[in-house]
Amino acid sequence: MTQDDSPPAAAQPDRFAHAREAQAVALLEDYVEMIGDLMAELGEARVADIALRMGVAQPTATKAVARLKREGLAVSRPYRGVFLTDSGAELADRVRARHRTVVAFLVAVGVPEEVAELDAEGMEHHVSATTLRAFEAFLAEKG
Amino acid sequence: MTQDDSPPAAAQPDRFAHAREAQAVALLEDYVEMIGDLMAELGEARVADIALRMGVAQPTATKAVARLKREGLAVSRPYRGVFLTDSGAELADRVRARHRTVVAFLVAVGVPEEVAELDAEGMEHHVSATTLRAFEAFLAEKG
DNA sequence: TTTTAAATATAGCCGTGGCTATATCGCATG
DNA sequence: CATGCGATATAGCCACGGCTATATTTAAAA
Ligand SMILES: [Mn+2]
Ligand SMILES: [Mn+2]
Ligand SMILES: [Mn+2]
Ligand SMILES: [Mn+2]
Repeated sequence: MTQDDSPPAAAQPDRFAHAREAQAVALLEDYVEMIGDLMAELGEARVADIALRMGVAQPTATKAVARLKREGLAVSRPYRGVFLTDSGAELADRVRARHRTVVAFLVAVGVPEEVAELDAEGMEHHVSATTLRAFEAFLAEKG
Repeated sequence: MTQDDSPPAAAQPDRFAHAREAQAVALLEDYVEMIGDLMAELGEARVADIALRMGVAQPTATKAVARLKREGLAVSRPYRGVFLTDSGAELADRVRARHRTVVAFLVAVGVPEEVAELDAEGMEHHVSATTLRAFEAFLAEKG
């Protein structure tokens, strides 16, 4: 080998910034997806149900909903259910589809279902559009 | 279909708790791996170099090092370089190996190198031992 | 219609992980 | 050996995402 095969140090900060960026929206994505699920199942998403499914205390869910509202992803009136805005619903659909693809892909390469589900919940937020397409292509040609 | 094919709501909190758990150690893993790199390259890891490569301000790196010390992963004396403890070095090696496997796996399934490097930096922290073994098996039988 | 229980909001705490500004220290240079 | 500069530490700010305890509101029951 005539050249160093490790990434140049100068490129590293971008990698970490990229990961930090993805992480910053991860929680929003999970909340939005789950609120979409609850709306589909029950017609509305109550804070108590959100907290229960996320495995957090109720004030934690209330605070997260406040952030979703600030970001224009959800709407709600005091003491009532939470609803997604158009852009929130659109995000929820994208996130849900990505989640399913990541799980299916992991299973396809030999990861047990339960483990795939656990790992995908964190991994999914770092899967770029390009990588997602690679996963889809793999699934397509594997059948 | 006679049954619901989506995961039961009762299982969801564990998924999210699992992802939160992985995320809580993600930064420690990246710092430890990078300090190991710097020690190998330069003999010691200076806070300035750590900050530069992580793409953060110097006090941010200093604070992270303080946490590493509290967790028993690193040692340092004021105004001197940072060094890994045995358990820190051991963690660094594991994390580095996992990082390489994840990148190689992504490339093997068709993700461009640069994208694989970016996505892996975040994904790696959510790849369990079981999933990692599946990735290794895939790489082995693909050659 | 009153009372009570459940749901939600609010207050206030903590640790993490960013930042800027500034104080302090160590070392090379003059 | 003094001094100045670069590296490190410290102080203090912020947002996020957890938590418990408590106030408030809604809605059901009496
Ligand atoms: Mn998730
Ligand atoms: Mn998900
Ligand atoms: Mn990483
Ligand atoms: Mn890494």
